[in-house]
Amino acid sequence: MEKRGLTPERLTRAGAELADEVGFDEVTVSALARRCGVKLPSLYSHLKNSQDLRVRIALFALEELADRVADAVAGRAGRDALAAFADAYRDYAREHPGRYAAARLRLDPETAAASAGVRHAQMARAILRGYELNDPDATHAVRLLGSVFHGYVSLELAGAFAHSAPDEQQSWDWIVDSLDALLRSRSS
Amino acid sequence: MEKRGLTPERLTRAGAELADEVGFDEVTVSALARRCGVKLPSLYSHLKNSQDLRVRIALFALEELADRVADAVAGRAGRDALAAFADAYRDYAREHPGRYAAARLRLDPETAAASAGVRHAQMARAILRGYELNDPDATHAVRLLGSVFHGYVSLELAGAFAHSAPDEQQSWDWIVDSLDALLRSRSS
DNA sequence: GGCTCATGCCTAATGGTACTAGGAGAACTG
DNA sequence: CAGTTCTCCTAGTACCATTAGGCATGAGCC
Repeated sequence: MEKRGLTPERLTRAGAELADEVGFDEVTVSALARRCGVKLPSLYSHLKNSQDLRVRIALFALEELADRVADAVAGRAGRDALAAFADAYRDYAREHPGRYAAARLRLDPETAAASAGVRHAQMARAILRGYELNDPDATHAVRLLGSVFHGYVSLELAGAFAHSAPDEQQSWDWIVDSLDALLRSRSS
Repeated sequence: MEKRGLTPERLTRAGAELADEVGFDEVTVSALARRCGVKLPSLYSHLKNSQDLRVRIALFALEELADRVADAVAGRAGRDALAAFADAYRDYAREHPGRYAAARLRLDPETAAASAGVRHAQMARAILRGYELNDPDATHAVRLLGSVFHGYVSLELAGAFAHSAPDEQQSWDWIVDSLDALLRSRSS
């Protein structure tokens, strides 16, 4: 009965890896206990319940993704920044599909407000600063970008674009180009 | 032990209603049995298993949604058709969130090929006919529309845009306008 | 070093969901 | 009307989530 070094942080990380391997929906307290070589109820010393685990993984993924996006857009502006922003999301989703799905978990308002989710919104606004939109338009544009990127990535992950020409990468580039043109045309 | 008139079709419909009430993820064989006033194992005469139920609801929702969209765009073209198409999706998702979530269930390729999903793609292409895009661009545009509409609707349902100005309807209108302008500018 | 004590992990038990096996009665079919 | 089929049932298995309660290990105190 030696003690493993289980902590909420390690469990969260292990849960994130598990999510990438088997899908976020299959992340279960049981499976995580098995992966950690521990009996199921042992985890309840570190986690409140199953939902708590899911939320922790979601917050972890939001944080990690925000870091990546911030890194990608640093020092860029305009079309360059837009493309880097978009690619950071898409690459993360392709590299870590389970974590990406986790990041889309619906959080209750106060948890969301304290999460890295706000950094995502701030970064989207920062990208748009280069396009000099006036006030209501900037918010509309944030929502448009969020919709397109999230929508494309989730459809792509679901396989909706697979097995049909043209290549998914070409469509992605075309879409990013189009959004850039769109935003420039809306510039005040 | 009188026989109820349970059929796969009625169970599918009841499942769709249940999905709208409690969310697609909470649609369970148990809950459906309770709702139908029948013991759980009885449903296994009509359904293969839990996944079969989910797929049936998904196919039902795809069909119903395709009918609505077809109805909405009939006799329209250009910006009108685009707006009708977009609104049909959004209205369906708001009216039937559980069914909309069901329609997004990942289907295996042969099931998807036999589903109303193909009608959705055809209708999107039909809308774009009014913009006279050349061949690869038309596919990119189909993917863009799918991404934006799906992305916006799912973020809106998740509450991502709630409780912050401006109004969700205004952003939606702005986005549809923007897409119309974008497609016209890409016209060959 | 020995005592205490919190803690980390355990076993045991409950309840919910998915699913299978097998039975009994109602309804259809000849 | 007899046989068959079909629908629904009870009973039982297995897995997941969660709680209760126990024991031992390792940390802190003297």
